[in-house]
Amino acid sequence: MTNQSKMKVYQEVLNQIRQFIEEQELKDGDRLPSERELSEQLNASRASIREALRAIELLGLIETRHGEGTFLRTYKPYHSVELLSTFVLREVKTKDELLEVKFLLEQVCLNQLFADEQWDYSQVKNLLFESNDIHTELFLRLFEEYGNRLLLKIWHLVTGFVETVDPKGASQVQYEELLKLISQRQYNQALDYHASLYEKQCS
Amino acid sequence: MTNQSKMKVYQEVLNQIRQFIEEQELKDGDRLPSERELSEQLNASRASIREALRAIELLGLIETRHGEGTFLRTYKPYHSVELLSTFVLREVKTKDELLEVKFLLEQVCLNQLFADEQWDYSQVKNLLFESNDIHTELFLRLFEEYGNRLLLKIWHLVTGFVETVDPKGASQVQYEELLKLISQRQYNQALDYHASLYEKQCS
DNA sequence: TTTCAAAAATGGTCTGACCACTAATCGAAT
DNA sequence: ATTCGATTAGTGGTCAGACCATTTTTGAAA
Repeated sequence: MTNQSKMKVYQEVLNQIRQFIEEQELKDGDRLPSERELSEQLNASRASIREALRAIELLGLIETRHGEGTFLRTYKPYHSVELLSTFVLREVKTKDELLEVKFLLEQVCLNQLFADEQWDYSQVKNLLFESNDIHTELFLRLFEEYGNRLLLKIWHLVTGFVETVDPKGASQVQYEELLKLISQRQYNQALDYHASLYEKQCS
Repeated sequence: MTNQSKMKVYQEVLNQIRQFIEEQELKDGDRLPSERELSEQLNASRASIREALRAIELLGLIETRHGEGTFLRTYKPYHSVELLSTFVLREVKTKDELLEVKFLLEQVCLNQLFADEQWDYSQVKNLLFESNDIHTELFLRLFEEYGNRLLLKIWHLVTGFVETVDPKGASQVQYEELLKLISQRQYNQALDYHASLYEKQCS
């Protein structure tokens, strides 16, 4: 109705829901209107409402609890990994782009942190290294350190998709090395080392 | 039925569809069974089938054509990136963060182009400067030049949001200056100049 | 053989019903 | 008045069937 009438109802519903969330300033954990309410307010059948909700549920943006309702949820890209990977693995074309963007974002993060003279690396130093995915854990910390939440979310998003395509684990030793370079303020070496972790992907 | 009976039907359907694709070795462009066929074969209602299909359609894994059918499709993460961003940005829409990310992405683009010795800046030189938004036009061209479509998409999205928050127009002269620096391969000056365009935003 | 209208197949959408689960309500026993 | 329990209302989960819009196939007429 609003834009192209060619757009499917469930896509319109998605936009309306997004708009609703913005207007009401809903946050993680808040409850959305019930499917029946949405159906009435958005002038669409409950089936269409559900198609939209199921879609963003699969993306991990909402959480539905039987008998309770539908709730906003902190975005967790790991949600539908198994499913996605089997679909996606046969197409490697975009894998390189994903990896490259992830790499570039991380380089940006490192560069910005290094450029800050007053940056206290000691907090990062105390990072626990007992996680399964050290790389993600470390850069999650570094992005938080930098403080730009949008940049962090974008990186997190891309990382989620990368894991879908490229489920590799990095060795712990490598990141202890990276962390050592950072703590010694050998920034150029740190950047190069970080880059080297990505270079062997080209096979 | 198969695993946890707690799992929703549409998720079971997703697994079955994935399995079907593997068994039949379907490739991009191949057609899936019709919704009614799937409904019969998988012993689920057409509504549940559709919920599953809509979900993976939003993920960009399939494409539906009215009257024709449902087809496998080359996976492109950009689809969901677009939708996700609008959700992800809901809490983050601080003007400063938006501007900073936009700036950083552009710096990345410039850096990567400059690092490429064989880059031919002459094509960019021929850019028409009759658009209303010179900045967007120029960097759209530069990002395309670099070739990473995902990076371009992310930048484009961020730029779109920035414009809704900060509807400024840049003067034409400034970008002729920037372009001049690029064409003269004075890359460091170009980066600094680009940065200076953002610095006066801190009011 | 070619052409084109009818029929079949397919996705898009809606309605209404029923079940399962949860939380709120209300009344009875304490 | 308080507590506890069953009832009830609200919500998501699922299904069956209908109708429309678009595309493809079919088959008869030229």
